[in-house]
Amino acid sequence: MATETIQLVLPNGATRDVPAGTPARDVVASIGPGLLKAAIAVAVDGEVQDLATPLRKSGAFVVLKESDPRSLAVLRHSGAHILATAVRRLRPEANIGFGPSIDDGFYYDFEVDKPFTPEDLEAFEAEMVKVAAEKYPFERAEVSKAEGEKLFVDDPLKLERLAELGDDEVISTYTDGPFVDLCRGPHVPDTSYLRHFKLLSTAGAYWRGDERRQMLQRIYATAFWKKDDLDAHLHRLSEARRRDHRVLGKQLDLFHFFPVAPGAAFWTERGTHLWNALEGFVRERQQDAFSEIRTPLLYNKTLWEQSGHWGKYRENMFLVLDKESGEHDMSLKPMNCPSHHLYFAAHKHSYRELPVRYVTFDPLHRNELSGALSGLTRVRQFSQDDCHVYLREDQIAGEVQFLMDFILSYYETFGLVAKLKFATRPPERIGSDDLWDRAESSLRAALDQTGREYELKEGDGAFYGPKIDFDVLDSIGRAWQIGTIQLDYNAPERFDLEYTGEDNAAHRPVVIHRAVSGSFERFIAILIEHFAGAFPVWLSPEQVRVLPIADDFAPQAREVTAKLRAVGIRAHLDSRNETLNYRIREAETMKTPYMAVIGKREAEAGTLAVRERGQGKKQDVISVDAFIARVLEETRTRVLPTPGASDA
RNA sequence: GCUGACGUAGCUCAAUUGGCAGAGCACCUGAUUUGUAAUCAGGAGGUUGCGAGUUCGAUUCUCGCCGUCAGCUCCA
Repeated sequence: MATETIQLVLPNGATRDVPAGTPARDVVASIGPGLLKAAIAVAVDGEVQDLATPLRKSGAFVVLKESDPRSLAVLRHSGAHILATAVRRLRPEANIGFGPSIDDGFYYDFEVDKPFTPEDLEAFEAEMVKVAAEKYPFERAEVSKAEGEKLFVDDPLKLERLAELGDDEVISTYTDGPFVDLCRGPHVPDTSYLRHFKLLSTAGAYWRGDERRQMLQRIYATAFWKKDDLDAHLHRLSEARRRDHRVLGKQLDLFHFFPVAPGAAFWTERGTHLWNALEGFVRERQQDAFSEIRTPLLYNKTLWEQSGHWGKYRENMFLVLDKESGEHDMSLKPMNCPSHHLYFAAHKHSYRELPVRYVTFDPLHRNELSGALSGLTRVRQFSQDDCHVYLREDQIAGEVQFLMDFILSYYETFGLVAKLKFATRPPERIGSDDLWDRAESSLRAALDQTGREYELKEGDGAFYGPKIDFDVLDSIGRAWQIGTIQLDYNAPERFDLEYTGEDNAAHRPVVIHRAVSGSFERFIAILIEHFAGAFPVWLSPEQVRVLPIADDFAPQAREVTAKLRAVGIRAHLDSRNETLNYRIREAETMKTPYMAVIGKREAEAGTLAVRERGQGKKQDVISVDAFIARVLEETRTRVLPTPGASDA
């Protein structure tokens, strides 16, 4: 058999012609022995493979060192194998599933009779250190299907995977010491590359992600090249725990849950102030170009049949028994779209008035799986700043631009930075391919016109249309999907929506679904964690706490409090029989932005000794009027907290 | 819904092998009148999530239910 020659183009433009099937390691070695030492893997035309894998294609050849972010995924995948190696040593009966690298680390799934305990995890981690020290090379072998079946005869999960592979596919196995895995790779050269890692948690996970299949035990872990990076990552995790909105929500007395209403929050007085400030901000932003309406919460199923939700979504809806029909044919609305469509269709619309934008803050109910509920981020009752835009097809680009500017400047107010994603038609959807073609191309064109970067998510769209999603990064770099712009050609058909055109004929409008905060509940959760509870003045449940030093100054303090409240400042008087230190401490603990202290000096001069949250003893003695002006101005301009205020 | 862990006073947590359920903070009362992150003393507060079972005896062991958490699935 004549060996084919392939050509590799190095980054400096030089080329290497080698026989197809040459292991990458040989090519790297030919470039330089030092490079071979530093090499983790290589990329051929961007496709990462390891040093043991034969080269089969020509293309741009890049050697990946630790410094290349792609090499980290290779390390982590090898980490998964090392984990499996350790688990198999201590629990030989464990069947192995999959062990990929993921965003922040890696995991491996095992099928075992008895689930792992935290003690098991410690033992596995210690064993992994040994496996790493034993420095087993990751040996790659390519096998036939029959050989593979023999090799994994005791691993039913691997056999299942093997059976799915096509006859012409390269089937490879990787062996590190005692452990063999069916695996495409790539891997680091040997187990000693894994040095800074940590097993994090264990949880159940369905085999192949299918809830009808058996539950496996998944071990989550992470690994880094450098100890500093691992420490930083672990620190980030503990920081996230410190900022957990569920913890802060309790500490700051913002909301709570009762077992009798799972997934539906009770908002305290303080939490309600926060909510109202946020909702007021959205209202203010939308007062010109949007029309706020209120619609019913409960609807007959015929509406959901018309919208298409009855078929696909019924399981997630709270159905209500209708006394007269004796059927559960009423439902709490899980979204506002159909009510807006209904409302639009109730009137004649001219092409001149488009786009019209309806917004509604009504509470929505979705019957989420009990196991999916989590704090304010996954609830059963929530409110969206939900908007539906009805417009002509020729207005799409302009509208998308308008909405994007709206959304992005909204996030800016909170110091949040958004990443954009463009999601196309999902496998399960309604509407013809023709409609989808038009929807996707017009939304994409509008998105391209804005010149912003975005990530393409194929198949991730809503069932009625493609969408642009906005992922917001919080202050410790976690991404949350909240805002969305969804283009919908289907609803106008289903609801027979029309406007009268210039030609006096009826035309079909297009619908855009838009949310900015996602849901207020989730957005508030993000804000709590983003600010670590130290909200900007305009959002703070309590903006000022007025503290008389002793009883003698309580009358003046009461007067000042009344004056502050009269101009709409959320101020509270704390004249309790406690030391000033005690009351200051409590105000700080509650992350109150301002403490206004009144003693003899201030009472006589008509001033306040103003203490700012997180700024310690530093005080600012100013007149009451000047203080009021300052708080009002900061509220009006929505000043963000000074950095460090949330570190307290 | 599934797998696992957990559920003790308003909150955060204790309570050997099954043997009278404790602390700090918060709360109430009194003293103290406080100058920028916890004044002192006293008091009250729990059918140990709910319901069964085993046992002379259950916070502790078993089962069921409810809820919470880590994930899976799903998703605003």
